[in-house]
Amino acid sequence: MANEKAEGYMRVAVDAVVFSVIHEDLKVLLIRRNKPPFKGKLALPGGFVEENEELEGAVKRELTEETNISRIYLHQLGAYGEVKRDPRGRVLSVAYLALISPGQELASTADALGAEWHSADDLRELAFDHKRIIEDALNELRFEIQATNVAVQILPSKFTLSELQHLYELVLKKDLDKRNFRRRIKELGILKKLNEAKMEGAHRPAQLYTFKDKDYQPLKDRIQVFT
Amino acid sequence: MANEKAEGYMRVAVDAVVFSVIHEDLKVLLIRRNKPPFKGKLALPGGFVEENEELEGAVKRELTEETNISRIYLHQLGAYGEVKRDPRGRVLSVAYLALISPGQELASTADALGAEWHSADDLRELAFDHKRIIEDALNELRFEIQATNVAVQILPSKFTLSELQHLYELVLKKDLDKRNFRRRIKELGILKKLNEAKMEGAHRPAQLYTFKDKDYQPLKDRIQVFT
DNA sequence: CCAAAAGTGTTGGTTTTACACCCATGG
DNA sequence: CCATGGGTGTAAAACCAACACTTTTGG
Repeated sequence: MANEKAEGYMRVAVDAVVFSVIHEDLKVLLIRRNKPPFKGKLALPGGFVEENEELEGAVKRELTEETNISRIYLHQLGAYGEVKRDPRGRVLSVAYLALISPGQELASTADALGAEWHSADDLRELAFDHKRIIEDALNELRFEIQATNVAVQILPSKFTLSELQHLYELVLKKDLDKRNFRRRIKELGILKKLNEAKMEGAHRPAQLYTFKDKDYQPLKDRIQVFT
Repeated sequence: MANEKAEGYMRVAVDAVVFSVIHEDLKVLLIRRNKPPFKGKLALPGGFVEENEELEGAVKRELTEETNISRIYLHQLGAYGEVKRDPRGRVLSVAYLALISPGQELASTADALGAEWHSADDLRELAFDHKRIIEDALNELRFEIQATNVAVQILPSKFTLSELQHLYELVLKKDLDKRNFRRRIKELGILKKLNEAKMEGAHRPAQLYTFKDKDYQPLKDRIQVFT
């Protein structure tokens, strides 16, 4: 703490790992960079934090530029502060896991910005340390989907049990047993059965459910990784 | 990302939540501040990050000023970045959970700096948002002690099963069943029985153990919260 | 011989896994 | 009437929680 007047200044940015389920696949929102460094590479959406702006505010500001948002769930992943992570100079980035409920098409500006959904698995070369950040985000999501009702943040407000199970399978990368899944998810008591069915395709209609409580909450009995 | 040249500058600090078990009690290392802001209040050890210094390097530098260290285990808790958390102006702090194995007395300089061990429970008024940071650190430690072999980082290299159990009880704030604890910890296969006993006091000597692997590792079967 | 902490197994209850068939619909 | 995905229960195995007495030592 030698010289408190001068020390410790550096640039601070935020980055968001936005997950969404599109076409039966878990996707991450990435942006094609159109200037150096890493020109032409894919990167996470993000940017520098403004004066008097909260970190979460900065993430939301950056994301509203790229999506039509109803509501964004944010969970901090941590600070990525390696000295040489940005060739322009020292930049510390605070990364967030972000979830936006679906039916949120990308805003029309998004295309101009080069924003696109990419499969969360096949991540080739990304700019900066963003590959690492996405891996960390995926692990966090895997944890949360078992320990909390974070699925609320991803699914549409009405959904079938098969859709819910599908989400778990995508995130956990594991096939789950239908009967065991249904039993346990019902035991948690967080779902409400609607008086509606989803009729689609040449088969029996599916019962629709919704979450009783749409706020984020930890579950006392976590959902075990089945089968 | 309007003006990349100017935006995003702020001061960045690191803070460490150092836990240790002393006199059968879980303690946190705190420093009495001798200048404003929060003069006279207790605060976490920490300070500003220097140019070209890694975040973990900064934490270690700050801690070596206050303790005689053999080795420090660090785990990042996250970034604390509220605009108004520091009355001097904007300071983002990256907080770390830090563990130092015991027999590490505070260095002689420590006293001059006002460093002291305080019980991790009774935390009165602390400077900044440090109370919150300590709560987060305790939760992280509770998680890790069940999911990893992080106990390595706290115990002396030889220890008895009672000492190990005692550590778990302190961290989890819960009495554990002796027989169940021993069965499960042995099942994990991470301990090695030594050809030594600890003779102390008027009772049967206790078998000494050590960790087979002194590196930090996740456990596949996590230790359940017993009893 | 007393006090103190170390050490050690069994049982009943609960939880978890594995598994296969009928149902409702559209084409 | 066929194909498709929706919906349902049970039995065997694994796991967990609760519990009390004997051992070794020093004083």
